[in-house]
Amino acid sequence: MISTDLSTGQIDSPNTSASQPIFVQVVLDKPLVQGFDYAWDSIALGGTPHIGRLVEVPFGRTSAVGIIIKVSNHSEYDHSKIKKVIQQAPLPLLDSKTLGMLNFASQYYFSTLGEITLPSIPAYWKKPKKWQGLENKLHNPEIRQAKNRGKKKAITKEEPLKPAPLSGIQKDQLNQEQVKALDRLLGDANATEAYRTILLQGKTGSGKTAVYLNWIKALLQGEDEQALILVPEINLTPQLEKRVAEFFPEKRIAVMHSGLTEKQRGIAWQDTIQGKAQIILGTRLAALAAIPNLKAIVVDEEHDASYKQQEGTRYSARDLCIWRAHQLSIPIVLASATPSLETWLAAEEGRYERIRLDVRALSSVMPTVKLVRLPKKTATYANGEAQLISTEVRDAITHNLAQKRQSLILINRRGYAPILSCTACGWLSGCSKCSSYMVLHKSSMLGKKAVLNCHHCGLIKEVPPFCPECGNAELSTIGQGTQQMEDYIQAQWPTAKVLRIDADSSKKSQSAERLFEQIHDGTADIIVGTQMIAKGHDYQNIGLVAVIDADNRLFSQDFRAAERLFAQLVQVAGRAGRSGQELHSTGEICIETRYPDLPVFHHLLGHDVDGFLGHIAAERKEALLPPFSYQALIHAEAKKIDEAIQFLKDLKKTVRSANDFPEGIRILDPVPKAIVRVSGMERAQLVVEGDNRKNLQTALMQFDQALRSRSQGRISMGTRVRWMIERDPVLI
DNA sequence: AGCACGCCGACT
DNA sequence: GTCGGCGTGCTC
Repeated sequence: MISTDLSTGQIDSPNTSASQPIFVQVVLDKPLVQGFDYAWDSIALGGTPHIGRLVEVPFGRTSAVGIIIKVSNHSEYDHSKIKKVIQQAPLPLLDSKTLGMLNFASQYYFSTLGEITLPSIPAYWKKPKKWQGLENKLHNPEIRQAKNRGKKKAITKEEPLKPAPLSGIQKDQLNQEQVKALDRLLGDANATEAYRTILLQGKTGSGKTAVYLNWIKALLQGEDEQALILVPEINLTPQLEKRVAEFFPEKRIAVMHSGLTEKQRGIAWQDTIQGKAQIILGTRLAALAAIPNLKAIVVDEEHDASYKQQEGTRYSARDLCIWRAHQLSIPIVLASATPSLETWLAAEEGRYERIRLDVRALSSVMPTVKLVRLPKKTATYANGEAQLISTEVRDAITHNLAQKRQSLILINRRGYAPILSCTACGWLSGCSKCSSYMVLHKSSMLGKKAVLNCHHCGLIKEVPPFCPECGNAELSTIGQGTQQMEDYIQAQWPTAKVLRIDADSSKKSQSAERLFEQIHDGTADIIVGTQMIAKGHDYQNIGLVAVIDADNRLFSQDFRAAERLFAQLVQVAGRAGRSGQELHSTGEICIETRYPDLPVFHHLLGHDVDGFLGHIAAERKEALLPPFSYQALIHAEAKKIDEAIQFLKDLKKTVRSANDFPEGIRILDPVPKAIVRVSGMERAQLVVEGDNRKNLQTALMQFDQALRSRSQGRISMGTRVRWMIERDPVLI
């Protein structure tokens, strides 16, 4: 454990005069808990060391980049083995508040400080060979700025965007309800420097964005004050970027998401840490960025599962933002039409403030929601061909086409068909490395040829011409994906312009842009795709949204499945009937289901978000599931599942028998994961839950200790089992 | 984690 | 006789 108090940046005031030796402690992006001590050569490095500085240090037989977390005149380590810091990066220091947040995150999420801190710095700055050349630019801001301006121009030239229809809203353009919401958000003018968490619960189309943009505008006083806006997936919402830029013409915007080039991301991060950018707009990774003068935070669509990082350190960007706001004594707005149960409950109980926006700002009416009861068996036409959509949806599309309005068809699966099978022997297209099936893709991104693709490990194989088991030439597909639906729809309406949008058709954010453009300009008549169509996009002429086989989203072991389906359906519903000026334009939503009597659908029909969340809350309370309990997962993977299970069994036994193990903690039995094998490794997990955060954390610290004491990094010695602790897991 | 060192099996 | 498997130990 690192003894330095990072939240205050307190150090043992080292003497940095030439007579005293100076040591620095550096953390690296490795699962090694301890920092490493290095000698600081003031003459060679030109100056004294500082906490928060990025440095290059020798490590083993190579070198590595790390962050200084401690400066001292002493080192516990064998002095004869201590090496010198090679060089320091020409970058501003990570400020103590940001480091404090990262330190908290590393403890709460059971990663090392280095493992959370170094990934928060863009790769662009972690190339020590380039530091020398960059130093000149940093010390000569004119060159850098001129270069930046040139770059900016180049980008706008490449992608000319039409002005967003709603850009540049000022307070006098807000409706009465929005003005009221804004006034409440701003609250007591004297209490700006205070921590507040506000749930902005507003219906789709009620103008939440306009409210929080105005809030930020009113809140940012000084030239150098900064605000952070988090959105789920920015590569799908460049129009928000455009809108924000137009709303804040006098401010510099830094955009942070994984779709940028290394350099773009590096510059955005640098603009932010230097305080040159005042508005930071980004995805979950922006929650970890160093923002030295942060004054306000907005987490838009706060319920969205993409705020949960699922690789590396599995943090929740939303939760870290709330922590950060608390630490900095600043306000944070959580915006959503369908809040997460956690947030909604906090608002119900008065732990968060709540501001509602119920009036649709645009002159459109709420869409009509219709449930289409599916037959138990898949319907077929007279000729025996499978009927992929219900008659109701079919008629609605035909009607919609006649009205010259667009239809959105949503299916949950990408690819052509989820499984390929042999009609003779029953062979199924299983993945060789995973215990899942390979999905048939009609044409891959690489070529025109059909391929089998595993969505878990990414393996791509050619489609076998004959059954690999029995040699039978007749192979058939099971189930439908977006590609098949696209073909089917095109065959049914040959003259209609059909467009498919999913993760495959929009791999590059540029091509995604072009696809969405075809919806906006009316080129496309019918759009087939996954949920991503509905995320963050406003369309003007959608007459129908059809959700194909909504049920498969519910057939999951995840206790949040209903909550997520509800949020998705409400979001989808918001895409219809957003038709600006025209009055005739009531949108229609058709949801196909075999279980129309489920509460999810009932509350959806009544547009009753609070009723639904109240219902879910009662269910969770009864079952003692989050947020009425707190959870963690111990992941284990090995060559054979038995090894992983046995490892967790032993772990459970040791930890539970400790006499200082906290009260009220339940350790469930280890179980194989739903998909046992992924990339040739077999996986198991152990659920640990408790009735309060503190006890759970204490228990997990004991798990962590037990694991670390018999491990090298993240692999336990002897057993060869790889493990990980995950706090507040969200399944996907 | 990443990498070197080190000691036992089937191969040019 | 060697190439290479992965068990163990180390990184300031």
